[in-house]
Amino acid sequence: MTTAKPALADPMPHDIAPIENVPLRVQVADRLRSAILSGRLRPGTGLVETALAEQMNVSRAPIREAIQILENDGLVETIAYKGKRVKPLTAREVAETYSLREVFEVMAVRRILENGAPLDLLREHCDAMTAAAAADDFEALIAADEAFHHALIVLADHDLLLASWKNLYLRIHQIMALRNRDERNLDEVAGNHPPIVDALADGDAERAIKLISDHTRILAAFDPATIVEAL
Amino acid sequence: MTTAKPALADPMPHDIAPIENVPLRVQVADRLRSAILSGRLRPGTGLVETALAEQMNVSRAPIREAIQILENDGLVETIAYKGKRVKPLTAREVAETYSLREVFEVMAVRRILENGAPLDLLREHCDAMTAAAAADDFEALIAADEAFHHALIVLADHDLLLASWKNLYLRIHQIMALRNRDERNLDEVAGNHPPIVDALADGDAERAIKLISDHTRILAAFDPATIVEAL
DNA sequence: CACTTATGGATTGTCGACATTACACAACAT
DNA sequence: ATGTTGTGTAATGTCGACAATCCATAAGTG
Repeated sequence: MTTAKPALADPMPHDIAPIENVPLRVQVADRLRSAILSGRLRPGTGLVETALAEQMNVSRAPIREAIQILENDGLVETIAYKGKRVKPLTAREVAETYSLREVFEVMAVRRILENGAPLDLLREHCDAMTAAAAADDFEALIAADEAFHHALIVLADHDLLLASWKNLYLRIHQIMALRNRDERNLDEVAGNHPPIVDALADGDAERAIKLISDHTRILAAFDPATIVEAL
Repeated sequence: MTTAKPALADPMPHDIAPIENVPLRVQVADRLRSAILSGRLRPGTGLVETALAEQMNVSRAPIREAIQILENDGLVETIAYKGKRVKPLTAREVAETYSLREVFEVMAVRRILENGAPLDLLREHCDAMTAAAAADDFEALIAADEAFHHALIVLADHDLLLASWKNLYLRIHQIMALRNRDERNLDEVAGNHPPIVDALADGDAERAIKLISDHTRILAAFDPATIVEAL
């Protein structure tokens, strides 16, 4: 199922990973995206093709295409003949991002209840979150949190929804990176999720939807000053 | 407000329209998009850069960028070193497109009711639809229909939602173009919309949402064989 | 005959150079 | 001084050529 040659089984040492032929544009896009999402490239920062091309030691073509990829991700905006820059984040955009995410996740909850998807994965991610909270590991907590919500969307079994959610979550990454590390109670965050799974297990649509909505809104409201930028 | 030189008023003959500087990539993308959405370029059709470049008498660079734009629109898919083609439409994708549209429009209805947006525009579009139905003008009807739903989203006052909806509606255009011109009752289509406005005017969220949901689902279900393609 | 190994064509990927545009600032005239 | 006109610079926009890759088909080999 995984390989096309089942006859040979797996005698190949997995040392040598399959040679990935990664186009330069993708490498460049990945690097830039990572820099933006981690907050190293702050909103408003100008992206100059020639400069980036020289820094990364490639021609301008891959840089251009990479930037266009990021534009599709909604992380970069272009002004013709003027320049490209990391898209500024307005308070409105942040609010809209979270409100749309809420709608996506509510949709996922509805579909999960209709299709009767298994909830084991969600439970596992909940456990990971409580463990991370107990260990006071912030990074692990938000990783598990994302895994939980990602799993929620995947269980909805809706490719378009998943793609849209992923795209939206990019911006959430960025927002989280730009916020001063919230001093939130880790246990509280972790504790928010199990009730959602319980509601799903009970088939209680209303409760599940309300819990998801509240959860998302709390995150959205928690934004302190919301970074706005000028050129 | 419109011009930067209010002192001169408008003594300028509007013969000379503002010179628009349209990059080639945009012109190419617009043409290709139009061809895809109108069904002239059917799903599965291969897009070869060199051929297009020669046909349109431009270099490959704008063609590449145009195709990438269409890729972001979700109309084209690329297989590295192999080729690019108009994205095939599966039955599942069609269903997902409409179900996501339903969620978007329901969200818009909710927001409109919360914000108390004016409904005049919607009424106007309803009138246009009934007029088109009376004149048995199919083109005008679907144009007014789109205008209605577009206005619905705009009234929700949510830029991200609007952008997402527009992107989604591209595919709906394509789907409609590929369907054998539905011999639907025009009056029925036109008649579906005024009740939605009425429900909004009454502030009846439940009724408005149900009407919108039903309306969208009818359209989705109406798909006959749904075009699937191979390379 | 089965299987591996060249080889060729088609397509995308990358590059460096040149063209076009917009903006800022200086030079000039009124 | 004020407004207009030139000019330069920095950035994107476009181009044509070359490189890398994949796939199919043929050639070779036991």
